[in-house]
Amino acid sequence: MAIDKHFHSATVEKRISEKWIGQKAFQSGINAKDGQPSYTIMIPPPNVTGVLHMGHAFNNTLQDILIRWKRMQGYNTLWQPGTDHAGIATQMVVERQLAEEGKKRTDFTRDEFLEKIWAWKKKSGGTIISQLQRLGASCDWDREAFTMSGAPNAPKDEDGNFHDAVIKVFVDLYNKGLIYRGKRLVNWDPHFETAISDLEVENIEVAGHMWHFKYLLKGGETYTYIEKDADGNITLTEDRNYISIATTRPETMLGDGAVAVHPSDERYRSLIGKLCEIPVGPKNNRRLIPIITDEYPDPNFGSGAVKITGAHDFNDYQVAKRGNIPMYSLMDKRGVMRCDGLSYKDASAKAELIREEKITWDENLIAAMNLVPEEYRGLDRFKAREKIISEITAEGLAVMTEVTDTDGNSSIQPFVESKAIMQPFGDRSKVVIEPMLTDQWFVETSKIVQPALEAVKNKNIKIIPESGEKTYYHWLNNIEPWCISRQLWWGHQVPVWFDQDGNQYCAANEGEAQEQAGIGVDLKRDPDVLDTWFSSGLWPIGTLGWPEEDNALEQYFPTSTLVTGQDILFFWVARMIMMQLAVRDQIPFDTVYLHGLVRDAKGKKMSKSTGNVIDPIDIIDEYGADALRFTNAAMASIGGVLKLDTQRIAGYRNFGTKLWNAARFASLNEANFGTSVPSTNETLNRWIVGETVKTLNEVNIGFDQFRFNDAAQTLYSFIWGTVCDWYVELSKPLLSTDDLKLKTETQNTMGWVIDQCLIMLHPIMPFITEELWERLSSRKTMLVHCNWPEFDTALIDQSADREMNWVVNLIEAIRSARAQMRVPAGLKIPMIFLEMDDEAKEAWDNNHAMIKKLARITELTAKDEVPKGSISLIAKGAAFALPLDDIIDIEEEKKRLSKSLDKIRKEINALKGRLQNPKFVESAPEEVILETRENLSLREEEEKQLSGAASQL
RNA sequence: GGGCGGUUAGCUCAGCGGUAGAGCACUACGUUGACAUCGUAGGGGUCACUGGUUCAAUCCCAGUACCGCCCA
Repeated sequence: MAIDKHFHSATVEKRISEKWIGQKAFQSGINAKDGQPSYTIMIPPPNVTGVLHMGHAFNNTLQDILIRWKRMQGYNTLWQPGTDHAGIATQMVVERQLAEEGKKRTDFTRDEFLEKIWAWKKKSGGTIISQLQRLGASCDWDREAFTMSGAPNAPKDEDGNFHDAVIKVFVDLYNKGLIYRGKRLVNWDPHFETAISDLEVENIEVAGHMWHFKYLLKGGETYTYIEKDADGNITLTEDRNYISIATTRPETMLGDGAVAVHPSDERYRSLIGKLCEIPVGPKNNRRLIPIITDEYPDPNFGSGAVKITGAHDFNDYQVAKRGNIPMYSLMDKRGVMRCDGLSYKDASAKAELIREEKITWDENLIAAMNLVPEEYRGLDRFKAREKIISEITAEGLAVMTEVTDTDGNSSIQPFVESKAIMQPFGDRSKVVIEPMLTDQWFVETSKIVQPALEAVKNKNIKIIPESGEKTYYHWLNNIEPWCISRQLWWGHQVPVWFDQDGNQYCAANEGEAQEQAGIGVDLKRDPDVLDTWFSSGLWPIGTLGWPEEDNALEQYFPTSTLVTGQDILFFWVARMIMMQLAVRDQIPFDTVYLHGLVRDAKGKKMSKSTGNVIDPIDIIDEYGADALRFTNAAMASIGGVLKLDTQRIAGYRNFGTKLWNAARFASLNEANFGTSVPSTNETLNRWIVGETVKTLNEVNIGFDQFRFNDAAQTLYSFIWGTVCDWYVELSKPLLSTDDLKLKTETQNTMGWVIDQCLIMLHPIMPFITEELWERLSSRKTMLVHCNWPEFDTALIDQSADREMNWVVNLIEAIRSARAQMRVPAGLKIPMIFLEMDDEAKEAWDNNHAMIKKLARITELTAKDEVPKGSISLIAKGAAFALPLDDIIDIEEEKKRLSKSLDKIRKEINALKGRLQNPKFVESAPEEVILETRENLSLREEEEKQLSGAASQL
């Protein structure tokens, strides 16, 4: 079949992809051989609203390489695809659509809104799946899963029952006391009005300010404030009636419960246990708060005294918990200062009683209290900040400092430091996240963490690279309760019902809850939904039909390899391990391969604002999916940094073309494809068979150890360097010989070698290899189902190796000498030999046709001495010369020889030095010494030949 | 501040106790019947620095400097 000069990725990839998918070539269990175990990969489910980015392309390339490799090896494979329902992201997409029509979510009932989301999903939710197919991902597409499947309001034609798994796990964990409801500080998104996970928070450094305010001591009390330098010398002494507090968030002052200082801080020792006044609010009703000690304040930071606002800061929350300090919430769900509850006057009076322990309190009583003064109520948090700053300053309670302006005039101004602060932003909403005390559902992770730790410790689960294990232990050893509730409409609704007294009834459905509560009891379901990660945490079992114990679960669980980004080790990987162990007492997978972020060529994160985003689909359009995939594999060293350079992609596109043309050459020369290992007599053919076997071994090791870069590199240098540069070139004389037997043997070998290239390269470059597979010969199966070869290492022929090395070295030596002597490239010249031992003679006799062709030599004749004006060449066991009387430049030749001699003599000296060191001979292993001696004698022989040649010039 | 990692050719990166590697880029030559998305030849390195262990260190250990990432 005629083959074009170039491979046209766009048309071919489309056709091949349709063929694979149309014939269900990726179906689980396909090509499985009797007695071979299962091999399962669970795709990290991309967000249903997502589009393919480079991270996906990289991540899925690796998974595809593994699954294709195992499938060809006859494992019973499953690569499970699907998407997650991405609570906030999806709700946001649909809300945005509504906004275009001038509507909002709350214009609809919850059910109506959910219907709109499902409709959106049906229409637009499949983008990323079709993009994965363009990449060549060989998932079992008939099994595509979705984390919201089976939900009560899902459309009838939506398959799957992920919902059952999620609800069952919630109920089970609830009944075991591992899930509870509680008031805790969580990341609150004031735009979406929901709790969000740490993962959805981006901490970004922004220009901020640190304000310094005076909290006056109760009753006008004073103390002597003394500051010392590092050596203990007093640098400042003054009488103060206040304690100085530094804050970046003045709007939270209204909720302060205490001022904390470090126990070792001498400056404030006399103040501990005393009261100070929050310097905002109506003068007559200002709250007094205690000065306490805690390890948290850093004496060297700010003034060393920290205000404690437990309801609005994560550090303060811990301090408040330790010190039993009330945590007063100041804001509503939108981040606006509260308007509810008693008047400020009454509320602050009550707070006073609480501080004086005159009334007992609990968190619900505290939560109901609104300590925002009337003039602040209803203000946005940032407006409130400005107002507080200006009022404190106006009252003279800002700490003042002397400031000198550019004209040298000094004045006294409020002490405000400009500094970079880390501020949390919602990754979707882009608004500042507010820590908020709210009622949420939590998983008591501390009680299920132990088996997850042990699974990794005793190597039931292996994490690659190993450094990931340290990170894993570190996080799990310091694990916090996991907030799993979200105040959204899109998601699995918490399966808990409340009666009028607030009693909880947790059940898989309303009927069961009603049964628990008793007939006639009025029940209301908790409106919250579960964190998307709670569902994705059940991905391995949920996609396999659990809680039904069907065949898929039996066959494919526990799964084999999880390939995912380092960044979700905690959020997803660790939680999956914990949950699968908690639910089924089984590990979800035995190996976790972690990789980093794909960056641009300079190592910068890709981001829309930087404008350095590379769209994998653009890359596929321009260079083909195979080139992108090979690049991904080549980047994938263990623990490596992933810098994507389009030059590199272009290079691997060229590599595909190279293979294409080698196959084309083979085809034009009537190579015989589709055979088993050919029987070979000719050295060249014996050699390339051995090289192929070596390559297969290395590729296997590479894939087996997740060293994708090694496998890619091995294939690149084998196909381009060994097959194209040498085997194809050296075979040319044999393919045009009259010796039919030899010609046929070479055609057989050539066809076999190209076939092996296609097979071995297929997991990395599936399209071009499948296309060639089909074009070169008519085959029993598609390449995707071709059996992965296993070869006897006896096929590696040492003597063929030696001989071909000799030939290659000689050709290179001649070419190098010709180039340096500026012999015209096209000119054919004769060669003479001075000596050749038996082995060299045999090598020459067997291969002279190839050597002559590739080195442009006309003939070889014997001479006793080097004629004047010749270039000397050496090969193992032989000395050659190229008589170039007319052309040679003696000075050039002298330079060339002395350069070689310098290098060899340097090596000889180093080797001798080592051998003359008695300690080396004493302590080095036998084989190293032998090798060194052998090396030395080889070098000495070369030196003799070269210096002989030099002296004759 | 805490944790993890990195520093090897101009660039991007492998490697790893026993002669320093690849791809790209660069230079020169070249359309030889597979391939110019190509071929041939070549130049280019105190393996960050300082100590230590060892017969032997780019590799192991300690420290220093610089650079990343994650968490506060």
